Amino acid sequence: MQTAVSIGQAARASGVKVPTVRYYEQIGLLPLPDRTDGNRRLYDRTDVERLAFIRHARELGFDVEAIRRLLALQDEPEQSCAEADALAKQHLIEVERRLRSLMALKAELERMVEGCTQGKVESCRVIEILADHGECRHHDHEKPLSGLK
Amino acid sequence: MQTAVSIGQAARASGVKVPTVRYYEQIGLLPLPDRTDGNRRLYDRTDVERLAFIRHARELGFDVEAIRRLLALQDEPEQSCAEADALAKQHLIEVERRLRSLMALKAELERMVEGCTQGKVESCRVIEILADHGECRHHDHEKPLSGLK
DNA sequence: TCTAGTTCCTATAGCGACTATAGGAGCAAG
DNA sequence: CTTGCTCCTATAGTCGCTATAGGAACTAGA
Repeated sequence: MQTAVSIGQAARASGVKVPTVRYYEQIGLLPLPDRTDGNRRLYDRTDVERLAFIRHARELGFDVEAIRRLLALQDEPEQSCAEADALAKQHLIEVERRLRSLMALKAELERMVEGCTQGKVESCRVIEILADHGECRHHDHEKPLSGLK
Repeated sequence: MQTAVSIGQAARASGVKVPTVRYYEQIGLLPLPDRTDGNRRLYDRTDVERLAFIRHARELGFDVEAIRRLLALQDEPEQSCAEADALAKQHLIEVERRLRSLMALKAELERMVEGCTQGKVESCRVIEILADHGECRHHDHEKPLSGLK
């Protein structure tokens, strides 16, 4: 006999919220589960593990399409993991790019805050720097990582 | 006689895309501009400067509400710039938090990629680490900066 | 057995900050 | 005068959820 848990239990066990579990089912990351007589979803251990996998990948900033591919790979253990490696490497490059961007941003915010003498707005360094992009050290304008928490 | 430019020219001059200019007007970041006889928007120098201000603030990751307040401050140069300073400082704290999160994330991705021996999926470090959150060094799960590019 | 409270169900709308599309109108150059 | 660009409005789509409405089904206690 398999462990069969409700959506709430699966959610707690995996750290994914209940509506998010249903959402993952809807977008096809999670297979359609069995149901009770009363039409409630029943999950087994592999479903919960899959949810935890998805959650961890999302925390690491992989988008849903990348996770879809990683899950497909996980489902076929005999295949080469070259693609998983490539996905991780590609994502790492993206994260590094993002890090550089954020560091430039941090430097400019510090410059703004340091320069501010708490006087009037007309001489405020914060407002000044925002108004004048030419004076800006920040030119590394990158894309966000999808919904990274 | 004032310089009066089309939306396309204002967009090019400020670095904001045309549909985004209209969007900023719609959400009240930009005042309703004059129109030509043919119903086309006409912008003057202050509008273009305002757009550049908004763009720069967005690039620095300020959300629209913060920008709304910064613009309101900019419109009243006699006021104290304490609020602008506070907004910038608060945002800097957020950016620093985000930076720490991204660095943890980078470390874990590197660990994944380093461990991968390019063998089969069943022994792939990338897949393994994703599957097992217990093994993870990444516990700094933070909120994203709104739409930072 | 009744009932109160919790969990679950579906379907749909909302979030932020845009971006894309449809379907047209204006305008400048050749 | 026609080609092609820019512009107009209005609406829907993006991503990854999250919230809401309105109901049905379990669970525990009286």
